[in-house]
Amino acid sequence: MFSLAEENYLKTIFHLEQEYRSGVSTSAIADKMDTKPSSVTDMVQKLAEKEVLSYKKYKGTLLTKSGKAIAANVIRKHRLWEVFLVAKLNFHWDEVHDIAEQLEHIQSEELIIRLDEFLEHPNFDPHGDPIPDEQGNVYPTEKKTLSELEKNQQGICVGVKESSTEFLQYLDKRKIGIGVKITVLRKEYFDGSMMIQVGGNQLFISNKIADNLYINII
Amino acid sequence: MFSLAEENYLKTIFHLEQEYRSGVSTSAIADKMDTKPSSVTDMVQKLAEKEVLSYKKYKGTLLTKSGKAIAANVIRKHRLWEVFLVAKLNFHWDEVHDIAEQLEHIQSEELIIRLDEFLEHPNFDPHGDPIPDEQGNVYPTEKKTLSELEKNQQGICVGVKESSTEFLQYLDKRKIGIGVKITVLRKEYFDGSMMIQVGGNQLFISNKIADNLYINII
DNA sequence: TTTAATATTTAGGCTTGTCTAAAAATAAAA
DNA sequence: TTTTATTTTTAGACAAGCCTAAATATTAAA
Ligand SMILES: [Mn+2]
Ligand SMILES: [Mn+2]
Ligand SMILES: [Mn+2]
Ligand SMILES: [Mn+2]
Repeated sequence: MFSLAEENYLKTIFHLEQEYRSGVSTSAIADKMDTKPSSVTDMVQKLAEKEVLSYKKYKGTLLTKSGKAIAANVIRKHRLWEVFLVAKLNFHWDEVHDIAEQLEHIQSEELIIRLDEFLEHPNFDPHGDPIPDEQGNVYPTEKKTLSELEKNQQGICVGVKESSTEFLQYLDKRKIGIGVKITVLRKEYFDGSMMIQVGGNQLFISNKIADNLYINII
Repeated sequence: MFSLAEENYLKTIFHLEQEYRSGVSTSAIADKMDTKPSSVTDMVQKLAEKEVLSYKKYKGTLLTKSGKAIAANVIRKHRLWEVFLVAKLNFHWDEVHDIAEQLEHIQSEELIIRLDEFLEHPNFDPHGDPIPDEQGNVYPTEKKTLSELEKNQQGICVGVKESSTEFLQYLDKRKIGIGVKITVLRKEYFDGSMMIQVGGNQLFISNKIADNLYINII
């Protein structure tokens, strides 16, 4: 059994591994978790003892197979609860993350089996992120961001890279969400900003925004 | 904000106050919480500082108004989640307590408002216990137990005093549950045991069983 | 009412998970 | 290749919540 703190470390390291595809540094973990590098070192050494990750001093860490499975399961729970909150309790997609952050630590195999059933086995959470299966397999869809589209290309928004409340509310205000069709009308090459068509409106967005929107080209 | 441990103490003291209608002793709390009296003293002194209960050395404790409100809210959450688990996820009534014990500590006002809505504002949990309202008011229904019925009296089972897995499974095996009609066929006065009619069957039960079944006489 | 039993509190210690400050290793710059 | 800057680890401390053992109050018995 892993504590709430341990589960959070494993989850964070899992995400960072996917992002950087290499050993995860102590400071990267500290950054993501809003904690101090010295605290991370302590915890990482403890988790190495429990063989859920490998760790060599000054060289960063990598999850073991069992570490990955535990992390994927926490992420599975997080995303299933997010689906529940949006689909059943009518929460908006920018309100669910913090609640799911708590719910993901509820310990009960059976609960998750039945929740998954109740939700009719969803494959994606409300932000377009894939839900790992019971075995801990995630199928990370090879996603393009809006910033990769060229002038006159069109696509459907399928997810967001960041899911902070601020970003999601920015999107809402502009009627951008999952399933929405976006067309690139103009693209500035010196800063990657672009003019896009969304529904009836045209709007100007920075590269930072475009880079955080996942798109399926059509 | 109160920690998980603090919430559990408040909840336990709330239940004990209702049971004994007087100052709750250190050892009574320790017993119910499966902990040591010395731990209880520590925590109770901390909670007195926070003014959620009053405490005088060697004299036991009583919740203050705010302490009662916090406790009732935790109980409200516990019972709403139990309803969710039984009504929506098809859990059986003997499986939900431990999961609700975790879920009751999820922090989100909005979540409970919406859960209550989703469940259509239930008034009782799956064991027949009343769900406190948002203001923390509980209306403890004046309940009779089966052991108070006399020969030839009939009633409907409306709840259970104990809700341990063992007891609930004992009841299930004998087709006793909420809504079931029970008739007292014979009663032994030296030990309170009785022969009862449940559905098509007659069965013999001890006073301990009868004393843990709440009944509405019809 | 004095003595014995029981209940409660205090003292001191342990684990988890965090922190700051200092030391050590690694990476970057000169 | 030294020197400097940055990253990481260690050392030592602290709060929360628990424990055991010892001291003290209260209650029950004699
Ligand atoms: Mn989330
Ligand atoms: Mn999500
Ligand atoms: Mn319960
Ligand atoms: Mn209940």
